[in-house]
Amino acid sequence: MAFICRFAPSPTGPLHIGGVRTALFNWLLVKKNKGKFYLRIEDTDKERSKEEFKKQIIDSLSWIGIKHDDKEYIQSKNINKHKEIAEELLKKGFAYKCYCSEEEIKEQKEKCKKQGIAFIYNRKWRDPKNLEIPKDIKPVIRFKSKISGNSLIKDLVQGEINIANSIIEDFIILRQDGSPTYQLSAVVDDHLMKISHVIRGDDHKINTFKQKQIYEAMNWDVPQFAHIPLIHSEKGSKLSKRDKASTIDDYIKLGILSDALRNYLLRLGWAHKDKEIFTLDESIKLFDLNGVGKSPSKLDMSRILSINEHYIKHIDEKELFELLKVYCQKFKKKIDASKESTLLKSMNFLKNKAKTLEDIYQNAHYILNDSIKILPEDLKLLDAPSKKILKDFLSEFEKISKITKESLEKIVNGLIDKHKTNFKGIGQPLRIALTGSRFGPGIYDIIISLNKDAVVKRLKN
RNA sequence: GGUCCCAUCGUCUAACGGUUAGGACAGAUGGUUUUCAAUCAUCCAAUCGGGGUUCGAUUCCCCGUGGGACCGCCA
Repeated sequence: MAFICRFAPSPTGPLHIGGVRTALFNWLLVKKNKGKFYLRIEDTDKERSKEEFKKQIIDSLSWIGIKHDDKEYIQSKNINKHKEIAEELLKKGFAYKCYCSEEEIKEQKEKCKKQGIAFIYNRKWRDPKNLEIPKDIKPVIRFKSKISGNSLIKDLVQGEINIANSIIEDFIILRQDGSPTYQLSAVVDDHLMKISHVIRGDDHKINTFKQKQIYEAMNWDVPQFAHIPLIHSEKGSKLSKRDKASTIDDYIKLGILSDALRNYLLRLGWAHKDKEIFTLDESIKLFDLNGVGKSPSKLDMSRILSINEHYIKHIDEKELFELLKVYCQKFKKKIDASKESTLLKSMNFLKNKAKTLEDIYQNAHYILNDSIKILPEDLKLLDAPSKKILKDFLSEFEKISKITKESLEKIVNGLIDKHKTNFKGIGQPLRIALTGSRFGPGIYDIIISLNKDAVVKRLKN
């Protein structure tokens, strides 16, 4: 059986990482089963759908490495087909026109609320025998849901879920203005796209019982369903677009690598034994729905950072450098071409002190900028004895022809003896003079990474 | 409130009837180190409660408690 999945976000806001994870799970399974992965933009809510969000969704997915097959599918382009199916359901007696006014529905809702029960439309027009059709009201079309009995879905993640049919109302499939609603459009499109597995967030679980009835009414094959638990924010509730650090863009800005975020998202709600780090190939090979847990998981920033740190340390330095370049250009300032080679050479020690690209950028400050500013509090540390040390260092430094760790060590050790101090006594003033900060990479790394002239110049100031 | 779902260290999770309940992140302590880190070693830390079933329950069943999702002419 072909394995065909889709990810179907609505372009009504930036895609958050919960959505990205859903897309990832779909995509991984498709890759594993050599199937098809489609992207369907569900834009039938004309009011709220925006072109910019559609673009953002595609960009976010592609950043993390998810590419959809074929061209993205725009749901609104298929509205006529959805309407056709609604008519067909009407003709076959699986749906009916409902002439209730908005006031009537509102009244019913209030009544239900008072009684403390969930609102279910009272099915007034399901049997219109004794009803007079109002002239001034355009009807909506409702699906004739089952009233009695129970329905069961066998969910690939959740297991068997059983509900009484009576709690599923006669939901609207065509609005007053004749446009189809989500319940209808999603089913028609999934059918037309030959979707074999619907893998989506837990919040869609109830919809499944509505949608299944449409499939059955139309005599269509019902796909398999898998509802994956939601991601919760630190507050413990469903992640929303309003939560801070919830969109892919937020993480890119923080300097998170796409592989790291992919790995983090993969492990959120899914596990394979004790394994923590998964290459892309391993994820495809090992991912399965059996390993997906049933309970929601909380977002944990320190863990994201920790995985990111791992990837920063392990990816190819040249590659890391390229990522840094892009990052700086986008969020900081473009790296000066003249600094590139120095920076590239320095990646091997810069990466060891970083959890994010932002961290690397911070530590590379002294490379990226010719003139360095020393904070007043640090300047205070450069007292007269320290300045003398710097002066002595400079004169020794100017004499050496080859700047290596060994040659520098020799100078420093000599100075330690001469000034009766320790390494810190030499290292700290040097670091401040060369980088403008007390914190940063190892002092030898700093000196070796800068060229001789730059060191001399900075020390002279 | 109704319906449904879920429940192992603070967090992510492993253990699909038999383990001293494991790993990772975070935290703590110590070693190393020129700063910040990193690194190494060690430590702290969990089966929500109560009943069953069973020789034996984290695991199966029931009840309670807690958390969540849904309850739109949104998707």
